[in-house]
Amino acid sequence: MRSDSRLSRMLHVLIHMNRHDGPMTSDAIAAMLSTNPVVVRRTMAGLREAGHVRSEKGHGGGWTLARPLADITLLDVHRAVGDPAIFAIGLAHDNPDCLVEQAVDAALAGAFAEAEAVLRARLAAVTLQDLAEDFERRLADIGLAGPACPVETSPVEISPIEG
Amino acid sequence: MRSDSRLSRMLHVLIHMNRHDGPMTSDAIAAMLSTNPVVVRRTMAGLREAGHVRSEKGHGGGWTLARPLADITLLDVHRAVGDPAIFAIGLAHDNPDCLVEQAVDAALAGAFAEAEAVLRARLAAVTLQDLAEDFERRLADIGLAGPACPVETSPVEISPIEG
DNA sequence: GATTACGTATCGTTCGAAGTTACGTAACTT
DNA sequence: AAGTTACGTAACTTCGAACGATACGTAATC
Repeated sequence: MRSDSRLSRMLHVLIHMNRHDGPMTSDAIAAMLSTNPVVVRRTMAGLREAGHVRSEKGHGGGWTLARPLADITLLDVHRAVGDPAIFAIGLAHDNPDCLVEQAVDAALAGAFAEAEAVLRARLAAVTLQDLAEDFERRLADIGLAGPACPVETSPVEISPIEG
Repeated sequence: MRSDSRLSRMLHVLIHMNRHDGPMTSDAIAAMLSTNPVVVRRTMAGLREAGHVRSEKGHGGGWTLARPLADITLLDVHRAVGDPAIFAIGLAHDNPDCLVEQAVDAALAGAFAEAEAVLRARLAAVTLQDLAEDFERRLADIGLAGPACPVETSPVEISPIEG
């Protein structure tokens, strides 16, 4: 299976939105993610329903943060994108009446549940503000050499012909 | 993607093999898993390469355990089936030079690594013998009412016509 | 009214596990 | 030696979910 990158992508986007003045269009976000604006809208619809972002139509429209980064945990974002299954590995149900299968699946289910609890706890313990601060440290470490994101400023570069 | 059930299936099979006298054919195993003998051979090839089972061709051939269940952990089986990816969720690499993406992916990678370590530790702490004992408890709990596995005895039932 | 930008239905693409068919080989039976 | 059994494996199809892409509709602004 191709792995689900919605969580990673949305975290990326939300931090950029925080650094951005005014709404960001789906097209601009799509450029940052090397994808299609439809994918952006589809994925961010969940964030809007969860109240993390707002969207506005028409001129000057686009996506804006609806609350501070400090109020959004990584787990919040995971849930907002649909709370997708975490594991690529699952239980077999080939023979539900088989006590061997039941014993196996019980053991595996326990192991998966424990790992999932650890992951969720960790995602819940980190806010987007924490990630933004880590980003600022990384930016400081490389000096002022480059832009925050290579694509962040590109929409300006392809502005209408001047003069 | 359809979730990977190879680990669960192979654990199921190995415990049945332990209760079985003599080799088990791929066809018999396939019946237990409600699948195809080719899928069985394909998946069990890894177990053979890892030295957990042996296979024999020809009359009276089939699959046999190569070591006691107490010497095989759940993690051993996971590795034997190819050490497949555990998570359905992954990191985005849409913009590798972007420091925001780097900060996001570093945080997620850490969380995933921690959860994976927990899962692997737990899989390594349980042997197939432990599961077999859990199965025996389940069997005792329901009394002697039924067979260990509905399919376990079926090959006998379709034996050649007697007399 | 034209343009901008989101909303969404619909269809195609991708990727890996699983399912299936077909054929080859080794080992045992008669 | 021939036939049967059972594994080994290549090649193809199916399945499922994320992702990608096109098309069209609607709301808001210019």
